[in-house]
Amino acid sequence: MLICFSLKWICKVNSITLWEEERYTDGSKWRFLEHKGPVFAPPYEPLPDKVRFYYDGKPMKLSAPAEEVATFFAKMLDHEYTTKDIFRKNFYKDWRKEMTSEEKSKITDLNKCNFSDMNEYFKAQSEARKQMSKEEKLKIKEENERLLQEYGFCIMDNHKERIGNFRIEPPGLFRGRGDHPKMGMLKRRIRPEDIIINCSKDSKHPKPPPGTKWKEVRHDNKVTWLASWTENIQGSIKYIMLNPSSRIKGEKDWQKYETARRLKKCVDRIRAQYRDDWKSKEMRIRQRAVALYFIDKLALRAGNEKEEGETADTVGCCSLRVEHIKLYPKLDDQEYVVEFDFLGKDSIRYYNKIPVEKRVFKNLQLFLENKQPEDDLFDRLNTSILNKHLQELMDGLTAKVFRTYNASITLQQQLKELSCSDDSIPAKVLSYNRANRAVAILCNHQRAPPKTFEKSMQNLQTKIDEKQNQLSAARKQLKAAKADHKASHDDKSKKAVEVKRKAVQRIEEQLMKLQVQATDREENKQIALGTSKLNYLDPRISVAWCKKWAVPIEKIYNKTQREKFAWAIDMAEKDYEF
DNA sequence: CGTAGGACTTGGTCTGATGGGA
DNA sequence: TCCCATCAGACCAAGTCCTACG
Repeated sequence: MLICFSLKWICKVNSITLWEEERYTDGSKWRFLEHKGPVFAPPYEPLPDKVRFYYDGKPMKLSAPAEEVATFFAKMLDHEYTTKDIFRKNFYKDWRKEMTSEEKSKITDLNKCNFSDMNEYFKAQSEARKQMSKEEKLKIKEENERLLQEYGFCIMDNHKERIGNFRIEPPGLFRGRGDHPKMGMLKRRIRPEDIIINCSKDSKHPKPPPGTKWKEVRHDNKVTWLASWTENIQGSIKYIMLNPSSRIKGEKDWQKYETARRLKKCVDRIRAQYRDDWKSKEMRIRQRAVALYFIDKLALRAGNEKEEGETADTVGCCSLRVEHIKLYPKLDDQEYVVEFDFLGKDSIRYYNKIPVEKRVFKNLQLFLENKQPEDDLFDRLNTSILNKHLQELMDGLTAKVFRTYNASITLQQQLKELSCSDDSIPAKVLSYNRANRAVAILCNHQRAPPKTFEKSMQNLQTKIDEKQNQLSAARKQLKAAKADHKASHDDKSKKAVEVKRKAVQRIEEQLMKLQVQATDREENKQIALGTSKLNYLDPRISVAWCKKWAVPIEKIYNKTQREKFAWAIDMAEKDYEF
């Protein structure tokens, strides 16, 4: 990227606010980096003898390694996935690797294994944890705090920064999401010998636990991570990195939104270009143009290729297959409708029916010709081709910038449309949430309906019913008061009418509020707002909106979010335009 | 060019803490 | 004061995109 950002960064060091400007132009991320290394998962504690594992109805004492892996399964017994074939198969295979040869020959069928005693034990344990006294709980809290203070921070250049994840992931059974072919496999324990430490040469290097060694200590200031290890399920690398509140993350975030704002300036040109490309003589260009249209209009993800059989079968735009779309020349009263139905990231279903322009429709028909359902829709396109093209259209442009751009611009537009100066603060916050929701829907950010959803909806409905009863009672009283007044025509009865009228009005308002709340909650049933708020919406839009409408920023961002967006809170004035 | 590895962002779910109402 | 719904934060999986290598 050609643009060199120089962000004035506010740092609070010993409660003194410093302004600092330092940017590296050679691609290095820091000069000085010092930390204490990661915190390892606690060692395995064998079960008390009274907690039994049964094989084929008979109690059996397991060796510690086999027992540990068995407890991972036992803890999950209530989960549906322990009943799934693939999960059981993968677990059993990996479990056997931990058994002694004696155990291996004895245990030959997972179906004959009974973990329920172990399961009960863990349930009792977690129950006991809940029942702990205040003092015990406080002690744990203090210990956690101590760990955080010791391992949770590092020094990067001149600042003490919070580390995002300083604890190493404990061993367990890999779950994965959706139909993952590796679900149930054993995620092995990470030892110091697996860890690569990254820090600066002139720093105090972290010490490995007594009697152990790090895999390697390196001093690579072209990267931001403090420690890494290779995970055994996919063979990918995991990292320990800084918290979103850190300078290095904040700056990157800011940069991301600046790129999206540059897209705003040239999006018209790019749109005109891809519309033109729909007519191209070359198939690859038409495919590229239609894919880009989807990415822009529907905020689809790029859709990298994935290794088959290694992960769940999910797709994004470039990896869409014929089976994922249906074309309707006419549907109800709309023309040229495309129906999308596929599993995206995290196996979240994307389902949408949208009318498209005739040219797009005709192109899609062309792309589908002579193909099987499992064939690629865009067989002449992949993310690297697409991104190369985008790079030529604008410096730093990639497919995901469209998601950021469209999310942020939508928020800004919606806020403009929905905000009303006469509204109370709660009403304004509601408008904000609605705007946020519009974005979440665009980005297809879904959640499983909360477990207590039905119940809490019912509670709310009960309240509404009660309010309604109150209202009709109040109306009756008003009517009676009116009749009374008509009969007597005195001052006292006149006042009574007024009182009753006010009461009706107040109850009507309360009812309205409840109904709005119910609508809001219902609309939010399957929508997750957090992801867009955290990753797609330029925080300066929200900060400016708060300033403009005199809404306290705390109503929009909680403490963590305010820390993450400190740069924006400091930067944006009420007239900020994305 | 295609591929693999590496670094970093984005994502949903689960759990324990919290705080408001009975 | 207790209970329960809500929320923040932890957790860790799963994407994107870039670079180096053959």
